Amino acid sequence: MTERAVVKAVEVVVWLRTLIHERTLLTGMRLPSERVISEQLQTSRVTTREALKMLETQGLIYRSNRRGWFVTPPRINYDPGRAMFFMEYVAEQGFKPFSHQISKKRVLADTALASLLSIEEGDSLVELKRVRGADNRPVYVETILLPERRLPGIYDHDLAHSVTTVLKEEYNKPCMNVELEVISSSLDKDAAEVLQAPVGYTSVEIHRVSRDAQGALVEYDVEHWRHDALKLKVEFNIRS
Amino acid sequence: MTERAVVKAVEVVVWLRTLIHERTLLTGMRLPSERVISEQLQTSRVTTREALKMLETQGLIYRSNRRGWFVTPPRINYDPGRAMFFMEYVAEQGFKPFSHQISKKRVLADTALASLLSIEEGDSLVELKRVRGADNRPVYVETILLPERRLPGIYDHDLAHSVTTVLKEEYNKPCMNVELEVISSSLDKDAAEVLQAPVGYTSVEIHRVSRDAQGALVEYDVEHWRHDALKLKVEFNIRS
DNA sequence: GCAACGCTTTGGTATAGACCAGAATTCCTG
DNA sequence: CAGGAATTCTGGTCTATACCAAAGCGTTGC
Repeated sequence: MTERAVVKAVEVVVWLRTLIHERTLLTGMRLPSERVISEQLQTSRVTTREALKMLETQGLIYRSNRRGWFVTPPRINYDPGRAMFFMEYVAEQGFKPFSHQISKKRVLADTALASLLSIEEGDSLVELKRVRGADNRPVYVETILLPERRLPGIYDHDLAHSVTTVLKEEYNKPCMNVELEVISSSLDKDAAEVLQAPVGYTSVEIHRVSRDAQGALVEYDVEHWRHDALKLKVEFNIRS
Repeated sequence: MTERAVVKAVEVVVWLRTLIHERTLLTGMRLPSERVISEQLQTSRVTTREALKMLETQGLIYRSNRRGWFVTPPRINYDPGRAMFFMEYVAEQGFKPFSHQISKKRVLADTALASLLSIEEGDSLVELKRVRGADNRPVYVETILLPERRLPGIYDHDLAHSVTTVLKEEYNKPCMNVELEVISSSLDKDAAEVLQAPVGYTSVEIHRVSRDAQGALVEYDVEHWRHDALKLKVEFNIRS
């Protein structure tokens, strides 16, 4: 045995994981407090916290600021290729979805944004921010940018519910083509606050560029998801 | 000011991030040791480590077992929709790619696997494991399953380089349709070892089901990526 | 020239203790 | 009994210290 017989933090991980798997701890339930776990398994609080953070990375548990650690609910299946709305597909999966608009304003495209979206520098964009979640738990924040020149009067439409619907029905511009970019990242202060997560919390960042049938950009969207709340599904045909 | 003026760990984060952004620390370079940083910023090693872990979550730095912390190289763009091979598209991005086969064997489909892949229980599958990376840094491990019944003699082909090519040229079964499932997760012991990362390291898990033009499954693939090495890109048309 | 050994440095793991901020609860008072 | 105040409980941050295992390096001896 060159290795230490056990790593204490892993011992704690295994203990808690067992409790969850054998359903002694159910989805949404609070775990025993850090101090109680430490005492129970004869370890220090630092070690216990390390174990909890491992389980958090695995997505098995999450914390709510100064309230405790909880068993993570199932992930939301998200398929950006389906022409459906958040409220619909989340409800379809048995959750109670919600969606709140945080802000709506005009911004001007700077150089970087202009080239990214292939529009003119200085063009006006409608910026929409919102949070969405399920069962009272916020799961992602998103910022949507809409080029006003291509979508005249878009600012005055009700965009709180479904931007896609407005684009399709009011502008006759259904989004036909989507470019996704997905990376694993971490929440900055603002996003963390909205998602009630700690700063630096692991996140999945999704950038989405949507184009109409003519190939013109009609929507640019950046989403920051809690990493443990998302199962991304995509289906497509190979371009050869 | 109800809040503490500064969080020490964040102070360390900012200090290091600045060094990286102003290119005092370049891609691939080793950071000062934890003890040196602690002394320099008048903080404890525990706090310094917390800061380092935050930067790791952000994907800015990574550690190599007991050797130190290093500045993360750029992410690899991975587009599963392009009919290209790892070696090609990685080289195209200016990296030196490598690919090593870990194992190749036959396995029998259990109930779960059979229903997942829509094949018969007990059917024989060829299981291929390999690691791939760039510039001497392993970035993902994958396990490929190939149904032998649909691909007679597949076991005896050279699969070390490109499974896609073999499927296309030897079996006349180019993969036409792909179903992706992406979640953020963490590395188990085996994967961590191969990727030279700590157990529990944040990872991106990609499941890929590929079908031929007739809709028959020809390849099932599970990939575990270092979270900081991947930028996933997908392009597709909306199914309405 | 190089292999073997041993010291130094690095991160990895763990402990004990302290204080803070905010959430939840209890208790007390009008 | 309602509303506000005090208390308790929870995680959040930080310090100081200790020992271990492996990587890296330098020295020594052939």
